Amino acid sequence: MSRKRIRDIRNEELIEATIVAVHKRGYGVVTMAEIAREAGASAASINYYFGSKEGLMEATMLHLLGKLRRAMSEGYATARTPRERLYAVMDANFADDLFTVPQCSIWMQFWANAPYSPRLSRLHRINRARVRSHFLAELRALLPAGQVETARQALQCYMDGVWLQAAQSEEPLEPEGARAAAHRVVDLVIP
Amino acid sequence: MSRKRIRDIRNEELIEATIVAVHKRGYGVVTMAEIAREAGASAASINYYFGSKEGLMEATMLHLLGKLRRAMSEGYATARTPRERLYAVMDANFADDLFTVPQCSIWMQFWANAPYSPRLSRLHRINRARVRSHFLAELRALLPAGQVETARQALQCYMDGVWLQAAQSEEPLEPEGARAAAHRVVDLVIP
DNA sequence: TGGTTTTTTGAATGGCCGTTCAAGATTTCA
DNA sequence: TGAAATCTTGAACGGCCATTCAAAAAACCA
Repeated sequence: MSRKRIRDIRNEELIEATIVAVHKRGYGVVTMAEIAREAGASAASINYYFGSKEGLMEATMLHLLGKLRRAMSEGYATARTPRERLYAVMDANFADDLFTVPQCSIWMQFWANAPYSPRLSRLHRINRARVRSHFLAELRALLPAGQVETARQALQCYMDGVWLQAAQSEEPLEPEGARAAAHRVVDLVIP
Repeated sequence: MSRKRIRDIRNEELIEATIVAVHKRGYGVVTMAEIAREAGASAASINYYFGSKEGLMEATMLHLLGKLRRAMSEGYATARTPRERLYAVMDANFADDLFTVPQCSIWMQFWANAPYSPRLSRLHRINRARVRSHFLAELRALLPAGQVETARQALQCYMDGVWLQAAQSEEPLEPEGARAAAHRVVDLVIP
Protein backbone atom coordinates (compact mmCIF):
# COMPACT_ATOMS: atom_id res chain seq x y z
CA MET A 1 0.00 0.00 0.00
CA SER A 2 2.59 2.48 1.14
CA ARG A 3 4.83 1.19 -1.61
CA LYS A 4 2.32 2.46 -4.15
CA ARG A 5 1.71 5.68 -2.28
CA ILE A 6 5.19 7.17 -2.39
CA ARG A 7 5.45 6.54 -6.06
CA ASP A 8 2.09 8.23 -6.65
CA ILE A 9 2.95 11.19 -4.46
CA ARG A 10 6.27 11.75 -6.22
CA ASN A 11 4.67 11.36 -9.62
CA GLU A 12 2.17 14.05 -8.83
CA GLU A 13 4.70 16.39 -7.25
CA LEU A 14 7.06 16.04 -10.17
CA ILE A 15 4.31 16.55 -12.73
CA GLU A 16 3.10 19.70 -10.98
CA ALA A 17 6.68 20.96 -10.88
CA THR A 18 7.02 20.17 -14.59
CA ILE A 19 3.97 22.26 -15.44
CA VAL A 20 5.31 25.24 -13.51
CA ALA A 21 8.89 24.92 -14.73
CA VAL A 22 7.97 24.42 -18.38
CA HIS A 23 5.62 27.37 -18.18
CA LYS A 24 8.41 29.53 -16.78
CA ARG A 25 11.16 28.51 -19.16
CA GLY A 26 9.73 26.67 -22.18
CA TYR A 27 9.89 22.99 -23.05
CA GLY A 28 12.95 23.19 -25.24
CA VAL A 29 14.97 25.20 -22.74
CA VAL A 30 13.96 23.90 -19.33
CA THR A 31 16.47 21.56 -17.74
CA MET A 32 16.01 18.55 -15.55
CA ALA A 33 17.79 20.42 -12.78
CA GLU A 34 15.29 23.29 -12.95
CA ILE A 35 12.30 20.97 -12.77
CA ALA A 36 13.91 19.12 -9.89
CA ARG A 37 14.56 22.36 -8.02
CA GLU A 38 10.94 23.38 -8.53
CA ALA A 39 9.89 20.09 -6.93
CA GLY A 40 12.52 20.19 -4.20
CA ALA A 41 14.09 17.01 -5.51
CA SER A 42 17.12 16.01 -7.56
CA ALA A 43 17.42 15.51 -11.29
CA ALA A 44 18.41 11.92 -10.68
CA SER A 45 15.14 11.15 -8.92
CA ILE A 46 13.17 12.28 -11.96
CA ASN A 47 14.95 9.68 -14.01
CA TYR A 48 14.31 7.14 -11.30
CA TYR A 49 10.57 7.72 -11.62
CA PHE A 50 10.11 8.61 -15.27
CA GLY A 51 13.11 7.09 -17.01
CA SER A 52 13.91 10.16 -19.08
CA LYS A 53 12.95 13.73 -19.82
CA GLU A 54 10.67 12.59 -22.62
CA GLY A 55 8.99 10.12 -20.26
CA LEU A 56 8.31 12.95 -17.83
CA MET A 57 6.76 15.07 -20.57
CA GLU A 58 4.58 12.21 -21.71
CA ALA A 59 3.40 11.58 -18.16
CA THR A 60 2.66 15.28 -17.74
CA MET A 61 0.53 15.39 -20.86
CA LEU A 62 -1.21 12.17 -19.89
CA HIS A 63 -2.07 13.86 -16.62
CA LEU A 64 -3.56 16.91 -18.34
CA LEU A 65 -5.40 14.89 -20.96
CA GLY A 66 -6.94 12.81 -18.19
CA LYS A 67 -8.11 15.93 -16.41
CA LEU A 68 -9.68 17.19 -19.61
CA ARG A 69 -11.34 13.89 -20.34
CA ARG A 70 -12.82 13.64 -16.85
CA ALA A 71 -14.07 17.24 -16.96
CA MET A 72 -15.79 16.48 -20.24
CA SER A 73 -17.42 13.29 -18.98
CA GLU A 74 -18.80 15.09 -15.96
CA GLY A 75 -20.32 17.81 -18.10
CA TYR A 76 -21.90 15.25 -20.40
CA ALA A 77 -23.57 13.53 -17.49
CA THR A 78 -25.80 16.49 -16.69
CA ALA A 79 -26.37 17.95 -20.15
CA ARG A 80 -29.73 17.04 -21.62
CA THR A 81 -29.83 18.52 -25.11
CA PRO A 82 -27.30 18.58 -27.97
CA ARG A 83 -26.78 22.28 -27.43
CA GLU A 84 -26.14 21.78 -23.73
CA ARG A 85 -23.64 19.09 -24.59
CA LEU A 86 -21.83 21.50 -26.90
CA TYR A 87 -21.71 23.95 -24.02
CA ALA A 88 -20.38 21.14 -21.85
CA VAL A 89 -17.46 20.46 -24.20
CA MET A 90 -16.57 24.14 -24.11
CA ASP A 91 -17.01 24.34 -20.34
CA ALA A 92 -14.67 21.39 -19.85
CA ASN A 93 -11.97 23.02 -21.96
CA PHE A 94 -12.30 26.26 -20.05
CA ALA A 95 -12.83 24.72 -16.61
CA ASP A 96 -11.41 26.61 -13.64
CA ASP A 97 -8.73 24.02 -12.92
CA LEU A 98 -7.64 23.63 -16.56
CA PHE A 99 -7.81 27.07 -18.09
CA THR A 100 -4.81 28.63 -16.33
CA VAL A 101 -1.81 30.31 -17.90
CA PRO A 102 0.72 27.63 -16.88
CA GLN A 103 -1.46 24.84 -18.21
CA CYS A 104 -2.20 26.64 -21.47
CA SER A 105 1.53 27.21 -21.77
CA ILE A 106 2.16 23.51 -21.41
CA TRP A 107 -0.47 22.74 -23.98
CA MET A 108 1.19 25.14 -26.38
CA GLN A 109 4.56 23.50 -25.83
CA PHE A 110 2.89 20.15 -26.29
CA TRP A 111 1.45 21.17 -29.65
CA ALA A 112 4.71 22.64 -30.80
CA ASN A 113 6.69 19.53 -29.95
CA ALA A 114 4.21 16.83 -30.90
CA PRO A 115 5.40 16.65 -34.52
CA TYR A 116 8.88 15.72 -33.34
CA SER A 117 8.03 13.10 -30.74
CA PRO A 118 6.08 9.95 -31.66
CA ARG A 119 4.95 9.55 -28.06
CA LEU A 120 3.55 13.07 -27.89
CA SER A 121 2.01 13.05 -31.35
CA ARG A 122 0.18 9.85 -30.49
CA LEU A 123 -1.43 11.55 -27.48
CA HIS A 124 -2.24 14.56 -29.61
CA ARG A 125 -3.99 12.50 -32.25
CA ILE A 126 -6.06 10.58 -29.73
CA ASN A 127 -7.21 13.70 -27.91
CA ARG A 128 -8.06 15.59 -31.05
CA ALA A 129 -10.07 12.70 -32.46
CA ARG A 130 -12.05 12.42 -29.24
CA VAL A 131 -12.98 16.10 -29.15
CA ARG A 132 -13.82 15.95 -32.83
CA SER A 133 -16.23 13.07 -32.46
CA HIS A 134 -17.96 14.76 -29.53
CA PHE A 135 -18.54 17.84 -31.62
CA LEU A 136 -19.73 15.89 -34.64
CA ALA A 137 -22.21 13.85 -32.64
CA GLU A 138 -23.94 16.95 -31.31
CA LEU A 139 -23.74 19.04 -34.44
CA ARG A 140 -25.35 16.33 -36.54
CA ALA A 141 -28.43 16.67 -34.34
CA LEU A 142 -28.55 20.43 -34.81
CA LEU A 143 -27.55 21.19 -38.39
CA PRO A 144 -28.19 19.94 -41.92
CA ALA A 145 -25.47 17.50 -42.99
CA GLY A 146 -23.86 19.98 -45.34
CA GLN A 147 -23.04 22.45 -42.56
CA VAL A 148 -21.82 20.05 -39.90
CA GLU A 149 -18.18 19.92 -40.93
CA THR A 150 -17.84 23.69 -41.30
CA ALA A 151 -19.38 24.24 -37.87
CA ARG A 152 -17.16 21.61 -36.29
CA GLN A 153 -14.04 23.19 -37.70
CA ALA A 154 -15.16 26.61 -36.58
CA LEU A 155 -15.75 25.45 -33.01
CA GLN A 156 -12.71 23.20 -32.65
CA CYS A 157 -10.32 25.72 -34.17
CA TYR A 158 -11.86 28.38 -31.97
CA MET A 159 -11.05 26.35 -28.86
CA ASP A 160 -7.47 25.79 -29.95
CA GLY A 161 -7.11 29.44 -30.85
CA VAL A 162 -8.32 30.59 -27.44
CA TRP A 163 -5.77 28.38 -25.71
CA LEU A 164 -3.05 29.59 -28.02
CA GLN A 165 -3.87 33.15 -27.09
CA ALA A 166 -4.17 32.33 -23.39
CA ALA A 167 -0.66 30.87 -23.37
CA GLN A 168 0.66 34.33 -24.27
CA SER A 169 -1.22 36.09 -21.50
CA GLU A 170 0.75 37.86 -18.82
CA GLU A 171 -2.18 38.08 -16.45
CA PRO A 172 -4.33 35.38 -14.83
CA LEU A 173 -7.11 34.14 -17.09
CA GLU A 174 -10.83 34.43 -16.52
CA PRO A 175 -12.27 30.97 -17.05
CA GLU A 176 -15.79 32.17 -16.43
CA GLY A 177 -15.51 34.83 -19.10
CA ALA A 178 -13.99 32.32 -21.50
CA ARG A 179 -16.90 29.95 -20.96
CA ALA A 180 -19.42 32.73 -21.54
CA ALA A 181 -17.63 33.79 -24.72
CA ALA A 182 -17.52 30.19 -25.89
CA HIS A 183 -21.27 29.87 -25.34
CA ARG A 184 -21.82 32.97 -27.44
CA VAL A 185 -19.68 31.46 -30.20
CA VAL A 186 -21.72 28.28 -30.07
CA ASP A 187 -24.88 30.37 -30.37
CA LEU A 188 -23.35 32.24 -33.28
CA VAL A 189 -22.69 28.98 -35.12
CA ILE A 190 -25.96 27.29 -34.11
CA PRO A 191 -28.63 29.98 -34.33
CA MET B 1 25.60 47.77 -55.36
CA SER B 2 27.15 44.34 -55.37
CA ARG B 3 28.04 44.82 -51.76
CA LYS B 4 24.35 45.07 -50.90
CA ARG B 5 23.40 42.23 -53.19
CA ILE B 6 25.46 39.47 -51.61
CA ARG B 7 24.18 40.33 -48.17
CA ASP B 8 20.58 40.24 -49.43
CA ILE B 9 21.06 36.99 -51.26
CA ARG B 10 22.62 35.30 -48.23
CA ASN B 11 19.91 36.67 -45.95
CA GLU B 12 17.23 35.17 -48.11
CA GLU B 13 19.01 31.84 -48.56
CA LEU B 14 19.61 31.49 -44.85
CA ILE B 15 16.05 32.42 -43.95
CA GLU B 16 14.66 29.87 -46.39
CA ALA B 17 16.99 27.27 -44.94
CA THR B 18 15.85 28.21 -41.46
CA ILE B 19 12.22 27.64 -42.36
CA VAL B 20 12.97 24.21 -43.75
CA ALA B 21 15.33 23.17 -40.97
CA VAL B 22 13.11 24.37 -38.13
CA HIS B 23 10.16 22.62 -39.72
CA LYS B 24 12.14 19.37 -39.89
CA ARG B 25 13.58 19.43 -36.42
CA GLY B 26 11.80 22.00 -34.23
CA TYR B 27 13.04 25.36 -33.00
CA GLY B 28 14.32 24.15 -29.67
CA VAL B 29 16.27 21.26 -31.12
CA VAL B 30 17.57 22.49 -34.45
CA THR B 31 21.25 23.42 -34.43
CA MET B 32 23.12 26.13 -36.25
CA ALA B 33 25.05 23.41 -38.06
CA GLU B 34 21.84 21.85 -39.37
CA ILE B 35 20.52 25.15 -40.66
CA ALA B 36 23.88 25.87 -42.23
CA ARG B 37 23.95 22.48 -43.95
CA GLU B 38 20.43 23.09 -45.29
CA ALA B 39 21.71 26.34 -46.82
CA GLY B 40 25.01 24.89 -48.02
CA ALA B 41 26.93 27.26 -45.76
CA SER B 42 28.76 27.12 -42.47
CA ALA B 43 27.44 27.84 -38.99
CA ALA B 44 29.97 30.62 -38.63
CA SER B 45 28.55 32.47 -41.63
CA ILE B 46 25.12 32.59 -40.01
CA ASN B 47 26.62 34.45 -37.09
CA TYR B 48 28.42 36.71 -39.51
CA TYR B 49 25.09 37.76 -41.04
CA PHE B 50 22.66 37.52 -38.13
CA GLY B 51 24.80 37.86 -35.04
CA SER B 52 23.22 34.96 -33.19
CA LYS B 53 20.69 32.19 -33.38
CA GLU B 54 18.03 34.45 -31.88
CA GLY B 55 18.82 37.12 -34.47
CA LEU B 56 18.28 34.57 -37.22
CA MET B 57 14.92 33.58 -35.78
CA GLU B 58 13.84 37.18 -35.48
CA ALA B 59 14.82 37.86 -39.07
CA THR B 60 12.94 34.76 -40.20
CA MET B 61 9.77 35.85 -38.45
CA LEU B 62 10.15 39.37 -39.77
CA HIS B 63 10.32 37.84 -43.23
CA LEU B 64 7.11 35.86 -42.74
CA LEU B 65 5.27 38.73 -41.07
CA GLY B 66 6.20 40.93 -44.00
CA LYS B 67 4.83 38.40 -46.45
CA LEU B 68 1.59 38.25 -44.49
CA ARG B 69 1.30 42.00 -44.28
CA ARG B 70 1.86 42.43 -48.01
CA ALA B 71 -0.66 39.70 -48.88
CA MET B 72 -3.21 41.45 -46.70
CA SER B 73 -2.60 44.86 -48.24
CA GLU B 74 -3.03 43.46 -51.73
CA GLY B 75 -6.34 41.85 -50.84
CA TYR B 76 -7.59 45.06 -49.28
CA ALA B 77 -6.84 47.00 -52.44
CA THR B 78 -9.43 45.14 -54.50
CA ALA B 79 -12.07 44.40 -51.86
CA ARG B 80 -15.01 46.76 -52.04
CA THR B 81 -17.34 45.84 -49.17
CA PRO B 82 -16.71 45.04 -45.48
CA ARG B 83 -17.56 41.41 -46.09
CA GLU B 84 -15.13 41.24 -49.01
CA ARG B 85 -12.47 42.74 -46.80
CA LEU B 86 -13.09 40.05 -44.19
CA TYR B 87 -12.65 37.49 -46.92
CA ALA B 88 -9.47 39.27 -47.90
CA VAL B 89 -8.00 38.94 -44.41
CA MET B 90 -8.73 35.22 -44.47
CA ASP B 91 -7.41 34.82 -48.01
CA ALA B 92 -4.16 36.48 -47.03
CA ASN B 93 -3.68 34.13 -44.10
CA PHE B 94 -4.35 31.13 -46.27
CA ALA B 95 -2.56 32.38 -49.38
CA ASP B 96 -0.81 29.78 -51.53
CA ASP B 97 2.66 30.96 -50.64
CA LEU B 98 1.98 31.25 -46.90
CA PHE B 99 -0.25 28.35 -45.99
CA THR B 100 2.28 25.53 -46.31
CA VAL B 101 3.25 22.95 -43.71
CA PRO B 102 6.79 24.24 -43.16
CA GLN B 103 5.61 27.80 -42.72
CA CYS B 104 2.78 26.83 -40.37
CA SER B 105 5.34 24.81 -38.44
CA ILE B 106 7.49 27.88 -38.06
CA TRP B 107 4.54 29.91 -36.95
CA MET B 108 3.75 27.31 -34.33
CA GLN B 109 7.33 27.38 -33.05
CA PHE B 110 7.16 31.14 -33.07
CA TRP B 111 4.05 31.16 -30.90
CA ALA B 112 5.49 28.61 -28.52
CA ASN B 113 8.71 30.56 -28.05
CA ALA B 114 7.41 34.11 -28.07
CA PRO B 115 6.73 34.17 -24.31
CA TYR B 116 10.41 33.47 -23.64
CA SER B 117 11.99 35.92 -26.05
CA PRO B 118 11.31 39.67 -25.81
CA ARG B 119 12.27 40.11 -29.45
CA LEU B 120 9.81 37.47 -30.61
CA SER B 121 7.01 38.49 -28.30
CA ARG B 122 7.28 42.04 -29.57
CA LEU B 123 6.71 40.83 -33.13
CA HIS B 124 3.86 38.67 -31.96
CA ARG B 125 2.08 41.53 -30.24
CA ILE B 126 2.43 43.84 -33.22
CA ASN B 127 1.09 41.30 -35.67
CA ARG B 128 -1.82 40.26 -33.51
CA ALA B 129 -2.86 43.85 -32.91
CA ARG B 130 -2.80 44.57 -36.62
CA VAL B 131 -4.99 41.60 -37.53
CA ARG B 132 -7.29 42.46 -34.67
CA SER B 133 -7.85 46.01 -35.82
CA HIS B 134 -8.55 44.88 -39.35
CA PHE B 135 -11.21 42.53 -38.12
CA LEU B 136 -12.76 45.11 -35.82
CA ALA B 137 -12.95 47.76 -38.51
CA GLU B 138 -14.96 45.51 -40.82
CA LEU B 139 -17.11 43.87 -38.19
CA ARG B 140 -18.25 47.22 -36.83
CA ALA B 141 -19.77 47.92 -40.21
CA LEU B 142 -21.63 44.61 -40.27
CA LEU B 143 -22.82 43.89 -36.74
CA PRO B 144 -24.44 45.65 -33.80
CA ALA B 145 -21.82 46.88 -31.33
CA GLY B 146 -22.66 44.20 -28.77
CA GLN B 147 -21.73 41.35 -31.10
CA VAL B 148 -18.55 42.75 -32.60
CA GLU B 149 -16.13 41.49 -29.99
CA THR B 150 -17.55 37.97 -29.92
CA ALA B 151 -17.39 37.73 -33.69
CA ARG B 152 -13.84 39.05 -33.78
CA GLN B 153 -12.69 36.50 -31.26
CA ALA B 154 -14.44 33.73 -33.12
CA LEU B 155 -12.77 34.64 -36.40
CA GLN B 156 -9.30 35.43 -35.08
CA CYS B 157 -9.15 32.32 -32.90
CA TYR B 158 -10.42 30.29 -35.83
CA MET B 159 -7.51 31.47 -37.96
CA ASP B 160 -4.97 30.64 -35.28
CA GLY B 161 -6.59 27.27 -34.71
CA VAL B 162 -6.43 26.36 -38.38
CA TRP B 163 -2.71 27.14 -38.48
CA LEU B 164 -2.15 25.19 -35.33
CA GLN B 165 -3.80 22.19 -36.90
CA ALA B 166 -2.00 22.67 -40.20
CA ALA B 167 1.36 22.55 -38.43
CA GLN B 168 0.59 18.97 -37.41
CA SER B 169 -0.33 17.85 -40.91
CA GLU B 170 1.75 15.15 -42.54
CA GLU B 171 0.45 15.89 -46.01
CA PRO B 172 0.63 19.04 -48.13
CA LEU B 173 -2.10 21.54 -47.31
CA GLU B 174 -4.88 22.73 -49.59
CA PRO B 175 -4.86 26.52 -49.40
CA GLU B 176 -7.83 26.80 -51.74
CA GLY B 177 -9.93 24.56 -49.54
CA ALA B 178 -8.81 26.46 -46.44
CA ARG B 179 -9.90 29.75 -48.01
CA ALA B 180 -13.28 28.31 -48.98
CA ALA B 181 -13.78 26.97 -45.45
CA ALA B 182 -12.78 30.32 -44.00
CA HIS B 183 -15.33 32.08 -46.19
CA ARG B 184 -18.00 29.70 -44.93
CA VAL B 185 -17.00 30.49 -41.35
CA VAL B 186 -17.24 34.21 -42.08
CA ASP B 187 -20.71 33.62 -43.52
CA LEU B 188 -21.63 31.63 -40.43
CA VAL B 189 -20.64 34.51 -38.17
CA ILE B 190 -22.06 37.26 -40.41
CA PRO B 191 -25.34 35.93 -41.73
C1' DT C 1 47.19 43.76 -61.87
C1' DG C 2 47.78 44.60 -56.87
C1' DG C 3 46.09 46.31 -52.79
C1' DT C 4 41.89 46.72 -50.07
C1' DT C 5 37.51 45.25 -48.46
C1' DT C 6 34.19 41.75 -47.86
C1' DT C 7 32.99 37.03 -47.23
C1' DT C 8 33.77 32.29 -45.68
C1' DT C 9 35.09 28.69 -42.67
C1' DG C 10 37.80 25.16 -39.79
C1' DA C 11 39.15 24.82 -35.48
C1' DA C 12 39.22 26.18 -30.82
C1' DT C 13 36.65 27.71 -26.68
C1' DG C 14 33.85 27.45 -22.85
C1' DG C 15 29.90 25.83 -21.12
C1' DC C 16 25.93 23.22 -20.33
C1' DC C 17 22.94 19.11 -20.02
C1' DG C 18 20.71 14.34 -19.73
C1' DT C 19 21.79 10.18 -17.91
C1' DT C 20 24.14 6.76 -15.07
C1' DC C 21 25.84 4.67 -11.01
C1' DA C 22 27.44 3.57 -6.63
C1' DA C 23 26.68 4.52 -2.09
C1' DG C 24 24.01 6.05 1.56
C1' DA C 25 19.33 7.08 3.74
C1' DT C 26 14.79 5.67 4.61
C1' DT C 27 10.97 2.71 4.85
C1' DT C 28 8.87 -1.79 5.10
C1' DC C 29 7.53 -5.86 7.28
C1' DA C 30 8.24 -10.49 9.11
C1' DT D 1 14.52 -5.22 15.69
C1' DG D 2 17.09 -6.27 11.69
C1' DA D 3 17.39 -7.68 7.05
C1' DA D 4 15.42 -6.52 2.59
C1' DA D 5 13.30 -3.44 -0.43
C1' DT D 6 12.70 1.12 -1.86
C1' DC D 7 14.06 5.73 -2.45
C1' DT D 8 17.48 9.61 -2.96
C1' DT D 9 21.35 12.02 -4.57
C1' DG D 10 26.24 13.85 -5.44
C1' DA D 11 29.49 13.20 -8.57
C1' DA D 12 31.18 11.67 -12.81
C1' DC D 13 30.64 10.77 -17.83
C1' DG D 14 30.12 11.56 -22.45
C1' DG D 15 28.42 14.39 -25.69
C1' DC D 16 26.76 18.27 -27.92
C1' DC D 17 26.34 23.18 -29.20
C1' DA D 18 26.51 28.45 -29.93
C1' DT D 19 29.88 31.56 -30.54
C1' DT D 20 34.51 33.41 -31.52
C1' DC D 21 38.62 34.18 -34.06
C1' DA D 22 42.34 34.11 -37.09
C1' DA D 23 43.41 33.23 -41.49
C1' DA D 24 42.26 32.06 -46.15
C1' DA D 25 39.39 32.93 -50.21
C1' DA D 26 36.76 35.83 -53.11
C1' DA D 27 35.15 40.08 -54.77
C1' DC D 28 35.99 44.71 -55.71
C1' DC D 29 38.11 48.72 -57.55
C1' DA D 30 41.63 51.94 -59.00
